[in-house]
Amino acid sequence: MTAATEPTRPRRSDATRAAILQAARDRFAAEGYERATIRAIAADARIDPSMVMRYYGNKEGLFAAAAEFDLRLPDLTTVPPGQLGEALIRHFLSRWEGDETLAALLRAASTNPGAAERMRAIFADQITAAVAAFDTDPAAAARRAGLVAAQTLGLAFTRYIVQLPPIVTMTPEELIAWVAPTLQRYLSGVPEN
Amino acid sequence: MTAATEPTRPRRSDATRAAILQAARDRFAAEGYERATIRAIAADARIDPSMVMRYYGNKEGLFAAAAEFDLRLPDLTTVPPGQLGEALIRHFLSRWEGDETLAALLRAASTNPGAAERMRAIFADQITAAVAAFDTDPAAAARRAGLVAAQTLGLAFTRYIVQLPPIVTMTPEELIAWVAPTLQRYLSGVPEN
DNA sequence: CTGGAATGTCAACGGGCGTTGGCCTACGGT
DNA sequence: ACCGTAGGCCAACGCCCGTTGACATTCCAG
Repeated sequence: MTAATEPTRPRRSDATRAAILQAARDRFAAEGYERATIRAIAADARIDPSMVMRYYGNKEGLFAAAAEFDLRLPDLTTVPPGQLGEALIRHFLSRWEGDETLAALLRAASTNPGAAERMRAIFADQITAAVAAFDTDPAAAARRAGLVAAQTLGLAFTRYIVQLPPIVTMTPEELIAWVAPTLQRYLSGVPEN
Repeated sequence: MTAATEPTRPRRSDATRAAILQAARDRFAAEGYERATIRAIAADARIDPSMVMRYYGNKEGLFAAAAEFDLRLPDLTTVPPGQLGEALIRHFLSRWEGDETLAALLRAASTNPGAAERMRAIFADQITAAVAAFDTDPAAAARRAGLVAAQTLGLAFTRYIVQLPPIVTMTPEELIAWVAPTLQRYLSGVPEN
């Protein structure tokens, strides 16, 4: 190895890398994994398809880079216990509107095993960890996290992918009003009332 | 035209047609629209790919035939109002387990506009019609139907497509116990309560 | 100023896809 | 027994895909 280079000296190609990643997210979100072609992504980014290969190895590598996603869940222990549901759904909605990474992940997870695995990891790990803060039974916490994921992903699926008219039409505040109590019960309630 | 033939005289090719349809449903459900190839479907059905074209015109026509789906919702007016949620989720679960058509539709709806349109039609029309039986405000009924679809499709998506471990592990009865109250509130409750 | 590394272009490959049209086979009405 | 026709196969077409390797250009350290 050479002597330690400056850790973050900007490379000239960083702009290209970023352009590719942005175009990839757009295409993956709009068309899903298999319909989004390397050639179209490269054209959007105004470079040659071979550059995509140089920087990301292959299509799977590109998707892995483009679908990097963090729910950025807040620390639920600082939220009043009665407002957990509202805090969660509010956070999810604001996290999605304006970041198409989740749409890309959702579309791709339907057909691409790697994307499905990524989705499992994100929702199982991150939500379960957040829930585990106040339900100390691991199995119960996982179940609660799964139910939250089911309601949450269902909302995202119908609003952003299928675009079911009544769900698309509803304002964030309306959605919050309806869904918050559901999440609240999944987080802290007991089954069958 | 010739004189009216017997309306339902079985053609010799009916078995082939059915085999193609079954193979198509399997492949579409397992791999989604674009990964499921006509060639693979034909191989599963042990016939030549050109037969698929002869009988279904093209790939879209085949999918349209394979994704024919009816929720077969029961008449909700005969259900005690307090058990609407449980009746619905129970019906959905039994309708899905063992019929992969919905999985095919779900997977395909993520990437195929026609499949998404079909999904919208099924859930908007059929559920809305069922809900309209006891909420006479059309806009409110559509909203309730949308929320039911969101929760329901989210459950299907996490259980059959993404296969989120805690959701896959739960028994139908456990799922019913958790989800029934949610649907009950979406059907007959008021927001933020 | 110079030479090597970084950045980017170009043309082509092998392969799989949906789809087509021609040809063979065997059933079944007359 | 005949033969029209429905059912089925085969080979090929044109297209687009992911991916590759050779070549051109730009940058920057020495």
